[in-house]
Amino acid sequence: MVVLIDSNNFYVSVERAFQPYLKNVAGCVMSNGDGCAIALSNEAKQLGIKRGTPFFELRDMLNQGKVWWRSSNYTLYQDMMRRITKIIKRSFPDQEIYSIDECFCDVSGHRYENLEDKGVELRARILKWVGVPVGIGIAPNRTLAKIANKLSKNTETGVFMMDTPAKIEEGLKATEIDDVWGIGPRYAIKLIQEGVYTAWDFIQLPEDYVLKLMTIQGRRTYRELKGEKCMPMEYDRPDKQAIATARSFRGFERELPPMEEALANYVANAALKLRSQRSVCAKIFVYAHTSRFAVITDRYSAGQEIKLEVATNDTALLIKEAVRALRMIFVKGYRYQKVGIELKELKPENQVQSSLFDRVDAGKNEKMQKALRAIDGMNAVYGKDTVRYAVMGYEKKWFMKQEYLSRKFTTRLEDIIVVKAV
DNA sequence: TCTGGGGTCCTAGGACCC
DNA sequence: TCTGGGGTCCTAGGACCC
Repeated sequence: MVVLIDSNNFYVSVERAFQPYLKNVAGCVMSNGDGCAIALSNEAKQLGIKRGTPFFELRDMLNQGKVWWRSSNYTLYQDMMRRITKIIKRSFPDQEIYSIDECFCDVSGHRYENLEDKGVELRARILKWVGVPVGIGIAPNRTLAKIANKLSKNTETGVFMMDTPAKIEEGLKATEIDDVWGIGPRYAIKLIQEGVYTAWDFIQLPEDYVLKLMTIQGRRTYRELKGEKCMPMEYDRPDKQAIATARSFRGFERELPPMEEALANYVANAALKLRSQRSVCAKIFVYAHTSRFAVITDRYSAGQEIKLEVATNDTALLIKEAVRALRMIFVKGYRYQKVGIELKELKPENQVQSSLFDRVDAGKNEKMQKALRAIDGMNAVYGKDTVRYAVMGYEKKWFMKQEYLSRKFTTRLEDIIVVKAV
């Protein structure tokens, strides 16, 4: 059996854990840049607010005090998840942290007297120790555990176990096709056109038909819904194959220099992630575009890929190439909304192949690696960007809005003291 | 005025090889 | 009339996830 622990409205629940006066009142957490709502409390859902609703459409409700809101605070959410997984591990040691608010546990290697009771106990402990409510789904595989988890939110205990064919059938019949894990909006439309409304309808289709319509990933979902176990646990997260950083500007940018400054910051951010998994990248992709809601004649979108002569994780080299790429695609006259960088073709740094015509001499490269390690070390101690490249700028006028950011209650010393004092 | 960000996997089709 | 066959690698784009 597989156990899935998934937090309810996670970001909202975390904000409430530290600001109890937000409980029982409709509220939401905004996307980066405070652009739209990405997490909603149940009360907010009842008011008809949807995930993705833009901020300006909510303004009236916010002004009337009907709904509270916070900027997203990922540092805080990540740390809270770290605490939750630690607690889970005491109950179910074989865990895979799947996302910022979900954790799969494989319990097939263990014998438990009563798995459902064990789940109820775990749920209570997380609520008591961390203050975040979770739902727990238990089923023979991941896809079914997802369904059980969803159904757990309507039970009194917050735990739902699908361990018999009858319970599975009941669960599948209660699950609309677009709520099935692995079936996104595109396939859902196609399936509904075929008269497939629920997960149960879906598994009545012939397998060949599913394969043709939805490729092998669709077939995997199909087989899992039928009870087969097709997705192995991934206990150790593999290294990333691509690293991307992009943000919308605070307003719009029309000129190249501030866009270069923003891009340099994103590159530095991505390069740091690259080094932290001890990788180098062989290719970069830089893109810039206007708002997709602009009238069509004011819309522009372009990207430029650059293949690097030698794979690297040196921030300075990457910034130089990224800025070069941006200058190739920049066209004056548009109101740019976003610029971004993707680092691609990653490989371990000890497998770098030097170019036959390498212009970077090895000694210099070794020195640069030492310098980068020193910079990363200083920034880890004294704060992000304490030591930085001049092109990254100081004022950051383009930096995204975070008008109502909660404090980093658990990770910043002064905030921890404030909480204790309260 | 204003609409998020960061990933993965799969497939079709083109380029190229012998 | 009819114009080989078998394979690999790469990439763009589409689908999905949170």
